[in-house]
Amino acid sequence: MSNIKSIDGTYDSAAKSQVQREKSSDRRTRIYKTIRERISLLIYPPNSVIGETELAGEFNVSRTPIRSVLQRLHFDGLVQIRTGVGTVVTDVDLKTMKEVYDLRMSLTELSAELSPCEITEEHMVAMESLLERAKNLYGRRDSMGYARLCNDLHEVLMSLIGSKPLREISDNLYYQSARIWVTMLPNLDWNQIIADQELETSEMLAAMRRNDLRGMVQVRRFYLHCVLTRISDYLKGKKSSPSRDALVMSGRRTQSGGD
Amino acid sequence: MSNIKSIDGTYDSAAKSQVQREKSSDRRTRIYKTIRERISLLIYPPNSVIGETELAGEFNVSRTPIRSVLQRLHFDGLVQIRTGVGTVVTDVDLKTMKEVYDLRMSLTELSAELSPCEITEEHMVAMESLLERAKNLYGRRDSMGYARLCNDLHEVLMSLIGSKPLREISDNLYYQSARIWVTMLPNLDWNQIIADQELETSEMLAAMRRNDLRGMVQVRRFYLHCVLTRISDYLKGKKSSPSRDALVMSGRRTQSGGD
DNA sequence: CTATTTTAAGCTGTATACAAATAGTACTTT
DNA sequence: AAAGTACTATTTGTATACAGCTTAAAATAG
Repeated sequence: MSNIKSIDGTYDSAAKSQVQREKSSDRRTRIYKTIRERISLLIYPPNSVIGETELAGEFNVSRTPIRSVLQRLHFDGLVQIRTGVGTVVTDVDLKTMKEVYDLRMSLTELSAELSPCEITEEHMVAMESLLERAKNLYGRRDSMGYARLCNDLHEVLMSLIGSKPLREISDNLYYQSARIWVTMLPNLDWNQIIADQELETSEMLAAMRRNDLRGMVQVRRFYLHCVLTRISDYLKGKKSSPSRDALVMSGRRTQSGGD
Repeated sequence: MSNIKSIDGTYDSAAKSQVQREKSSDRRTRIYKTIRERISLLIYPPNSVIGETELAGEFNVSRTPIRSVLQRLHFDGLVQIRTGVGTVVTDVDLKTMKEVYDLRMSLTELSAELSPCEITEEHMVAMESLLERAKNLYGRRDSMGYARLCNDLHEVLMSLIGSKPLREISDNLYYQSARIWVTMLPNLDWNQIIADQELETSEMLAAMRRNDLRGMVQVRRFYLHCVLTRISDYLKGKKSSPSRDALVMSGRRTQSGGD
């Protein structure tokens, strides 16, 4: 009861008790996630400079907490802070890209082994929603909507990882690589990409209905493999890439889960 | 040539041109590694507060760069920054401990698969040196010397990981868990611990001489397993733990490497 | 006109004063 | 005596002025 602490006799306590005045660390986390999302959605594309003063003005704070957030993004590998120049959104070379994707593929498999989560009805409802959103993207080339869809799918998958360290690492690796994939969407066949996304989501949903977590991560792993292959092929100039036909192959049932 | 830029007519330029005045980012990295090492060596034990002003005085800088370093350590999970209280070195519960060790075991295996490094003569020389240091620790209970030995062994193993993201993740996970193991050394049989360390090092060295990277990481994996088991057993009150006899079992040759 | 040097604008890095928050301590009240 | 309350010392969080660095434009010498 003494938790509220009738401090300070100010009479504007109405608003205060309503919103409880956001804590400092919460505010920094909010700004961090906001900027990270902007980077993933290409609102801040690679090689663009974002500037501490500009952000400070937008969020109505001084440069100090902004710097704290940008340094965290730097540790995450999302920006590079150059003295006298500004904070630049990092671009990723093919070698790093491959290393990140290879690691993500392995960690995806691991997430089904190390302290796995139980698949709940909520997870499946969320996935059904994502499936609908994917279907609605056919024909309308909406890169940002697609990027948002990928982010939200990622969030559902994160919630299925029981091991906290593994979850945090997977989260970081996702944001390190996600925007690069989105960057090259304009050069690819849009409906094919959406079809792959729909297929991946529906296959994962099917695996979830079988309570087959291992099967689910195998679908994800294969999807990551396909994305990496397309990125490599595109950067090498060849436009050919594995797609639907190859993806369908992932329909092999793992028969490992079940109940 | 215009690199030196005959700026400021001060005549103490001799010292300046010698040391080239440490760059800001380098200084912060140095302070970061220094504090991280102190945490790993228990100079700053878990639950101790380290204080920004104190560190600022020691390193002759203001609180600003110190805060930057401490926030990085916070993202690494090594400290907890509490407003109005201070910066507290984190303690780790058994559940987190197990998650970190399970993940490290899996990642250790991965490091032999994803873009593996070539084992060079330098690596083996370094390992021989570590083996000697281990032998010199028999009888003299020197926890800090042992912790230093573990850190240096870790550094050699990191240099054998080709994938940069995997290397950085492994590095972070090591420092998240290492100090906890050292914390409980006083309650364990010293010579037995040193014997295990010597055995682990010599077996890894043997695998390196066979150019058997997979065999080497299997030794490491089993060592991590033993450490985790001892930690669990100790925290549960049972003093029994698997040791030499069990470790020797890891002598099974993997026959996967070879040349 | 070209190449070099100088200069200036703009950005991040640092130091420092002040605000906010916590925890311990002394004091008051029941 | 015990419980609660106000206070104070200490610490982190924020805002801001200034220093250092980078880049590009402008001035200058050839």
